[in-house]
Amino acid sequence: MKGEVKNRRDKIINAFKEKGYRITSQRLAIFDILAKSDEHPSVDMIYKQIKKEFPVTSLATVYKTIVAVKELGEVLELGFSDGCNRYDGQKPYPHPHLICTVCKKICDPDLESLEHVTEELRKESGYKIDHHRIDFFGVCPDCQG
Amino acid sequence: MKGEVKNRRDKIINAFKEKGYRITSQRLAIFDILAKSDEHPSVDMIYKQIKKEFPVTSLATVYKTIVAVKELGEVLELGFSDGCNRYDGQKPYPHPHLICTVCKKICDPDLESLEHVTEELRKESGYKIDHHRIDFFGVCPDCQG
DNA sequence: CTGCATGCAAATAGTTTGCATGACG
DNA sequence: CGTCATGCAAACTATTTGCATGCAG
Repeated sequence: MKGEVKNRRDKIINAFKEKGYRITSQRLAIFDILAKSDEHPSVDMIYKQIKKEFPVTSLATVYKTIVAVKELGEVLELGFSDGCNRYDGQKPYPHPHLICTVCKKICDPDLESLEHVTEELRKESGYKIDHHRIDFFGVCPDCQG
Repeated sequence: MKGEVKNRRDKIINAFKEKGYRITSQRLAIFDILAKSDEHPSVDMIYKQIKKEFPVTSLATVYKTIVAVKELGEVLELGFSDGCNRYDGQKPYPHPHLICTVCKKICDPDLESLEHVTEELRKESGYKIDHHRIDFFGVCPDCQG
């Protein structure tokens, strides 16, 4: 098991250690939430959740920690211009999202046909495509009717 | 020619008139830029451009006007979390964009295969898909090498 | 021990808003 | 001429930053 990564949480911890970044209880709490939650939490959601079990944490620390996790490529930031960025610590690489415009739930659809789109674009544009951001907005089954 | 819409500018003007919104010289200047520019300008770019020929215009008016044009569905807002939203007055409906990460140029690629993706998603997710936001990031030919 | 991480508060930046004045229709 | 649009400045909000203190390594 030596050096083996069991889960996303450990992956993030290792990335921090390799960089010589310190492991603090605040950071661990943030890693936990990023690694475990599949709801694509916002900074505020993370902050509120941490406050419950660990009341002595500041918003600034949450922000600073997320910046570091981002730098290490261990979280995907879904920036929204209305000031409610969301974070995906489970799949830190670009992938499409499906967003309910009513309950704001965000989930990860499987979209095999997406490969073709990227390929088509690469061929025809002459761009060196690096990453993408693909969001579909609609009303989820729970919020319909 | 009566009532006929010659171009995007007139389309926007008509939309304003139908709503009983007034046509001012500031608004006309903003419509012009939205309708003519294919560079997906930011509010600031619009503001600076207007200032040249029409020095007595305020940023607030640009913002307020764009809000109105958005409400009428005559401009597409490309919101970015880093606070540099861009606007597309030529094609006010959702469509994919190709963004150069070096020079920040934004262009509209043709992507026929995108239809399949939306269809696949509609079928498999159960969501009522309303709109989407699709950005590809990379380095354009001009900025390569 | 040494320096990086924390918490607090102040600073930042894009956008929005309130209000008095001005001009469209 | 009444009402809505404008310009200014202040308010807002998510995020960032500076600095003194605290704790990881």
